[in-house]
Amino acid sequence: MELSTSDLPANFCQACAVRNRAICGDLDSNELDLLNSIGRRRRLEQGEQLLWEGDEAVLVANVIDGVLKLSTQLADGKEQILGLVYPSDFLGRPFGDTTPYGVEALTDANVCVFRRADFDRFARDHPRLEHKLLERTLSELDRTRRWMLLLSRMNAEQKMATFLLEMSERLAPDGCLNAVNAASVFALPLSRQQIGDVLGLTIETVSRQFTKLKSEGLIGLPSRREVTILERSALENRAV
Amino acid sequence: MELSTSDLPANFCQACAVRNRAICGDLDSNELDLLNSIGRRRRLEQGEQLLWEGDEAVLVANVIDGVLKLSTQLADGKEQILGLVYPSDFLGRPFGDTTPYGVEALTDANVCVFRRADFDRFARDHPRLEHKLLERTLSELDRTRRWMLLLSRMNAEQKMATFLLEMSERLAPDGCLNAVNAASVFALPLSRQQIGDVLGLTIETVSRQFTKLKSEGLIGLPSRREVTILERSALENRAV
DNA sequence: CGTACATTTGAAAATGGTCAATCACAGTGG
DNA sequence: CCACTGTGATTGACCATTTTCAAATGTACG
Repeated sequence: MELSTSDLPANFCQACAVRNRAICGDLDSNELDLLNSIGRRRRLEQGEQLLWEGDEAVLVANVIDGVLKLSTQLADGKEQILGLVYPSDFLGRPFGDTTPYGVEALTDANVCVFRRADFDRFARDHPRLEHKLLERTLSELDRTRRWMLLLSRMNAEQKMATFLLEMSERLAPDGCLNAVNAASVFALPLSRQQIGDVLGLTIETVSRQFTKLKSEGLIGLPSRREVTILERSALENRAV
Repeated sequence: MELSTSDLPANFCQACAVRNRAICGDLDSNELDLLNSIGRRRRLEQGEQLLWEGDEAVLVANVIDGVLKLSTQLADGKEQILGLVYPSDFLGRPFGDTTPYGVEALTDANVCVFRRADFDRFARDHPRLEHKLLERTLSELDRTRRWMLLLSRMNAEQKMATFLLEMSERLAPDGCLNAVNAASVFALPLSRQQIGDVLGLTIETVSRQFTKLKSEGLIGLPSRREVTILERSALENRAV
């Protein structure tokens, strides 16, 4: 059965860069064809918004490459970033009415989007996918709870050190999540303001911490949007 | 087929107080009998520990009544409470190796526990249950992300007001989650220290905020472990 | 009735936020 | 090619809030 949409090759999913790490990893090739038929690739420019907070939840997606942010507006107009989404991560709110956060691309990105109704139906019909989604959601919950620690108990220096270390791991070229091959030089996908929004700090505090870590020789800042980790273990000590 | 364990009546699940709200709500009576056969009730005393952080994840459970806390130890010995668990909530980490947090009863509690391996197998065989669990996990993730806002962006007064309002809703007698029938008088299941651990504040700050809200007439404190909400809308304003 | 523990209160110190000024740099147009 | 401009980033001075440290006060329970 040939189910691919007109603008996609039939083996689109098979060739997908995040195939093995994303939630579709456990599907067989029939299921993959079917999933292929309800999804499509979408390219996002840096700064482009994919979902708006409070809107009807119309889309879900897999991230293929790029970094996106999940964020919400506070009463006083400040923004809080609820999380960052990296390649192979799942994004959106299946089985719900509204999107509880806005989604915006921090870098140019490619995502594999599904109309939510299609995705929900597919998931209900394919327990293996739903199981993968459950495992991923459970992991995401664990990760989010750990992030709570950072927000509530760490001081500015600890937050920044933790943030930089996590970035260097998540941005490692092969997506492998460990410190061994973490990037020592990487391009920051966030502005100072956005880093503040992630860490619950003001832009001034973020800037002061950058300056401090740089002057102490733990990091280098070749340019505003580039970071070099010079003393990883010292940085790990700061992250406590 | 009679599958109930020796120490449980056959219709144990059917009579469960949280039957409709918990993840088992969608099961038919055959499935329920089977679930019944792998689970058992367990009564916990206040302060009793059900799971230890970092241990092999051996148990999962549904909360029938009582309040439990999920918490983790920080490097400096402080505790951070990652979340509170109320009746009908699911608890534990299915499909994972280790329990990412400790679980302790804040009040006397009754839970319905399953050996994790049994539960995992049952879930994989019963997509309806797994679907319920997925929906619940997604909701819990949303809730946790909103809590991040509280931790990172609210001041002590806002945190306390938010905390008290949430408590009064979650402790409403019928488990109905809305402000209309929220409890105006309730017993606090947490010490000042534990409240601090939930909100990311010191015990002194918690105490000062209690004193302040009381002296301003928004709440009453008949005893250390009881709270009366006197001016709900004013309290809501403080929560921003 | 006394002891242990939780809570409250007070004063000092530290941390991060706010406000304001300056700096750096990319893009634009003369 | 270079000054100009706008945006984002940095820096400084001051201030508000919360933490820390210390002491006093309750309260429960043997």
